[in-house]
Amino acid sequence: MLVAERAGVSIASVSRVLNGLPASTSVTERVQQAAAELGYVPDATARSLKVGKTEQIALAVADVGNPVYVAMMHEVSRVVADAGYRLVVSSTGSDPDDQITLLTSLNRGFADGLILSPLRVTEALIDHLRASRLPIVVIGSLPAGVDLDSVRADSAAGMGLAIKHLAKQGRQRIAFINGPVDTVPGAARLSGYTLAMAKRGIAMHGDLQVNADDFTFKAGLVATEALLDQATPDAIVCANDLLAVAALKVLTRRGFSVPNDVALVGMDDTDIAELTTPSITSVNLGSVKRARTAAKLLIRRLNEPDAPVKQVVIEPKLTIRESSMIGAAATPATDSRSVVSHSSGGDDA
Amino acid sequence: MLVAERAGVSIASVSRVLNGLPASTSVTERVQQAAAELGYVPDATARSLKVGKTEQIALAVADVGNPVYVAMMHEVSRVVADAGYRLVVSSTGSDPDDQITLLTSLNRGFADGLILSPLRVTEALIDHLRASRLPIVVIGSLPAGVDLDSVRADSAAGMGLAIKHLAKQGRQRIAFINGPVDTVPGAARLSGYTLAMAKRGIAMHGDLQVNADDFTFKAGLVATEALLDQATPDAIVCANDLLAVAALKVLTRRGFSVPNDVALVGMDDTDIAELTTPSITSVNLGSVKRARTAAKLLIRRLNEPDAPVKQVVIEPKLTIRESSMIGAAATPATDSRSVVSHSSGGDDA
DNA sequence: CTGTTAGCGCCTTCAG
DNA sequence: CTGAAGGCGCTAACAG
Repeated sequence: MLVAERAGVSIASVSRVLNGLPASTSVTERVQQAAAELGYVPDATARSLKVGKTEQIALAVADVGNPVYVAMMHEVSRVVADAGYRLVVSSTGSDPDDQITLLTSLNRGFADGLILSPLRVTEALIDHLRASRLPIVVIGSLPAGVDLDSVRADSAAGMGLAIKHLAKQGRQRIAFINGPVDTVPGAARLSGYTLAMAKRGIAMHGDLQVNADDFTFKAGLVATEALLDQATPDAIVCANDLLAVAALKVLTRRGFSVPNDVALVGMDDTDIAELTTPSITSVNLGSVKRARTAAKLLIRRLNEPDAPVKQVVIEPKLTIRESSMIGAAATPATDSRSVVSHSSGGDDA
Repeated sequence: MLVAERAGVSIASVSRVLNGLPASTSVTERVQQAAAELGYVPDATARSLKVGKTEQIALAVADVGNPVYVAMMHEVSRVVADAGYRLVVSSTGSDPDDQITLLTSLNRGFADGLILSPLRVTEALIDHLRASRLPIVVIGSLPAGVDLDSVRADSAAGMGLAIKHLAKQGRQRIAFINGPVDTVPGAARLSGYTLAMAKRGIAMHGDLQVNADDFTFKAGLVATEALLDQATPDAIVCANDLLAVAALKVLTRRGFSVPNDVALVGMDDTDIAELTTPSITSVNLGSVKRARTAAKLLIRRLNEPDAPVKQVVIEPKLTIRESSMIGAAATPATDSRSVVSHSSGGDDA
């Protein structure tokens, strides 16, 4: 190797110096100078082959267009970078088969581990997750009995917070705009809604529930139109913030005052919830915290492969904004924002 | 190797079959079966070392929180995936030093090429870009004389479209909310504004110009407050959509009607421009197209390293929405959206 | 403390 | 068409 020659030392010494292993001062100096002069940096690929680590972590999320995934990606990126890893993003669609393809290609060893947030979970996907020889952390709910590291939100509890908040205002016709019910979050949020409404003894009507085709703004517009054509709610809970923004748009267009005529609550508590006028109350499902936790779990497992499996549940909070504050439209405060936590569940009568 | 034994063939034949090179039917069959049974997939790292390609492309953007970069990332991801590459995202800050660090680590060969969209360009950065032995495509303006593949928007022309649109409505006090002027886009948009205003003979006042601390919603709120404290514009152009959304929020809060009292135009034409009420007119700087073009340029160079340097300029368009349509607030149409192209520059008197 | 050596797993000439 | 062998650039043992 050129650097070795130039410094007049062996090739191994170069490796040692560049990896910070003990070496004499003179050798260290000469090697560093030679390396600097030649602009030499050790080859990552060869190193990976030898050491058996790529220093890369893969992240697979379903919908890059959804701000909640962007926030998650951002956080994961930060944490893995701090731990010396690069982030490889694999934008799979919502199709489990895409993720299976990714999993097999993962076994080619281009990354040391994977963080996966699947929208739909099939048997086949679970099988492949189990079969993978690389560490995997799942963001989202897993069927009982699957012992993989995972982090999930308690969206049922989150729906509970939203319904409670609205019920306290005396809202009686609380509608629900969900995404596709055959997705993990869609199913969870539906059951959370049903549960919370029943618990508070609020009547449920089929007319008050619609499902958007997916968790996007566009689908939200269509769903909201459908809802308002068939019912007149005094409150709407949406399965995520994009749907809520869409609902706000349609409500405004139809001349409803938010929150006076209709209160509105979203989910995920992403940035866009505070961009709108009125700003939108949203259930914070701890997306950033989930992302951070998942990344840390994965790094932990990379360091200690035999650590016990950990399944973390993040508690939701409610971030109250103008869209559900009575009278807020009249006198919108500059920084009106208050938080209600779920953990103190005592006042739940 | 296990697969070779199991199939009763040589290790080389396995390689051949798995790479689709000619082999007899029987060998092919046996190898494929053995590989399937063992769940064998060739190791990417070893392959990379041998072949000298990682099949990875790195993307470095300044601000992952900005929807325009998300859109770009999305598009780049799609294009490189189609070409068989993985995407490594390196979220550098706006600091050029971060990017230099990235560039040197790029030379370690963890990726085959880089797409870089720098917010600030220093001499040092340029030097490192030139010195890199790996192909690089820059999204954004480059100083004259730097012959690297690049794709940039014509934001000066874009500002021209915005000003022209507003001037036609008789707006005379057209304010400008910019981001930091020491950034590439900040500088470009400022000169575009100055030029366009001068060209149309519209008076400019220092009071009508403010610079946000960065290109974020939060900074936009502060900047808009400052602007409205010192002036009463009848139109506002913002250097990007996040700033425009912030401006809309403050305008609404202060009781201004948009677009009747104040017309509003953003830049980048990202998704959020149509989420708001009223939706926001925005200069489309072709972010998606820029991203796609950049990715294709990089892939072209990977295939033909000696191809001539290409510097592409994407022409802007104006996407007109409610925030600048007179009377729109009264009767907002469901899908009111029209596009004005820049290319036909004849009616510019 | 330093130099020599043996692979990491794969692809790719080169013979056969 | 197939098998054998070398080496991509690096690191980790082992001598010296």
